[in-house]
Amino acid sequence: MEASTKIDISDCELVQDCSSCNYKSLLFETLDDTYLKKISGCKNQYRFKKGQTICVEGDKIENLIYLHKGLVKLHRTSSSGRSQIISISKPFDYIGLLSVFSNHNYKYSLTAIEPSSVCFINLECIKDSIINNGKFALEIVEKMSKVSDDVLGAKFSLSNKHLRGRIAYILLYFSDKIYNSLEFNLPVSRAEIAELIDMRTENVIRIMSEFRKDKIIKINGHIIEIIDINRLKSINING
Amino acid sequence: MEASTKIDISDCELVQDCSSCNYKSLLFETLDDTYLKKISGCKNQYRFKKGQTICVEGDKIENLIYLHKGLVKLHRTSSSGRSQIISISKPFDYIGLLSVFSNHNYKYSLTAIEPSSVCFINLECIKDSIINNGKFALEIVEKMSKVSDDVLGAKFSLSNKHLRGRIAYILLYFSDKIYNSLEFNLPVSRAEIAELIDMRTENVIRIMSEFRKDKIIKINGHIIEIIDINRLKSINING
DNA sequence: CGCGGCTTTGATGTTCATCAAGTAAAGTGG
DNA sequence: CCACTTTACTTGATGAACATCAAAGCCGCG
Repeated sequence: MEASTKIDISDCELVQDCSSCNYKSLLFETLDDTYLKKISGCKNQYRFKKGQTICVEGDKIENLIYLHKGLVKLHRTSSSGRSQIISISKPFDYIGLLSVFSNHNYKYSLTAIEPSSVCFINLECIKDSIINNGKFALEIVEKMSKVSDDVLGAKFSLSNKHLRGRIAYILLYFSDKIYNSLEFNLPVSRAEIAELIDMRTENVIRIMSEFRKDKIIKINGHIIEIIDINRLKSINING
Repeated sequence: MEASTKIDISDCELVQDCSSCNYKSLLFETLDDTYLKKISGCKNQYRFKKGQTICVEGDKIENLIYLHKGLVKLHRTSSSGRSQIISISKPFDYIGLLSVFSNHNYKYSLTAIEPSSVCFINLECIKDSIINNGKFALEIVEKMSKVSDDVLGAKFSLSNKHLRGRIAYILLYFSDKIYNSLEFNLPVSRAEIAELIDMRTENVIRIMSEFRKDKIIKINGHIIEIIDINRLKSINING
């Protein structure tokens, strides 16, 4: 019930100029120097602390948002007031690519769940590049296709699983896709996990405790260690 | 358990050439004559009867599929063997735009649920147009954004509803979005509705019967008439 | 120290899937 | 065109999965 923390630019530190950016390659590898320079001129990069809001559902879309570093959640509030997490994005995941080109206002909010470095590229500038640089356009199309594919695939996959399967899925997701390690520090609360995989906080806790008792994982606050990954995988598939 | 009916081109009648197409305007309005002629040279149009398969999950993607006339369902089979409908597309909905640019093979099948006229445009040809015609590229980007947005929005909306709300939603969907009429002929079976809104056939029937008893709708086989649209809307929102 | 947020566990109730069984409708072969 | 078979639809009874409610412990923070 807290007032949604509007983005406060003064809170965020501007970090670097575009030309020397080490991360440009992935999204902009097809842009030649002329266009890269142009993009460079219409972008800003900011740092966000954990918990800081990057943009809010309903805000006017003026930038393409690109994650350099950190971890963010894409989320929304349902009409009944329930908060839901659409996806978690890591660097190069092209957050916000989802509905940017078909809406004037954001349909989802974006909040940092780890300290993050975010690049705002003026949308008109991106559109200009799409129009004038065919290869870049094709690349954007391919990325968009992948993003929506992933989100939808995850949704469908989850809707077929029982609660145990969902917990297995999300633990494997963090281990595999985010941290590349069997031991990791959960960046989100139990309640947020619930919002992400469509269940209730109490059941997230309950089932994680079950997994702990069954010696599938170790839990120490937010630190999770996967002990028996094979059983977890099996639960993910068959649950 | 039937063998999936592979597309049989001989069954489908080739209808018309591209240049005289009345429907080109929506997707290809930004293409000048030169490109339109080029697209024209690498497309084919076919008719499909109700129930005929247009493409199957796993098939190699070689064309962009564009619906001129009719109604088709986009569907897949989950790993547990359960059939699910992703969405129903009407003309100009750009079916198949969903994962076409990020996969080599279809992730979903496409089946006509009403007699349909479908246009297959060679994908390489489309890609070529994206690269060489900026405005067309931007248009594709915008359409893709909209398609994925709609599907995702529907999924999230449905996952928040109880069964009564889902039935209300789908009845209003057919009435509003597909047929523009309070009375319409359901193009799908009860079982298919269940696959579309993630519930069981028995419950689809049960709740539709409830609505009939409550004088919200009239049912005559596949013919549905909405009598009390306000209550249906209220159930859609609050259910 | 005390307050609020996050976490945990138990008890209870609701929603929905499943099972079963029967009817209507639609296709199929003689 | 009728008997037969299959598929779609319908209704009721039961149980499982999960949400909800309640209450207590934990931990960091002012």
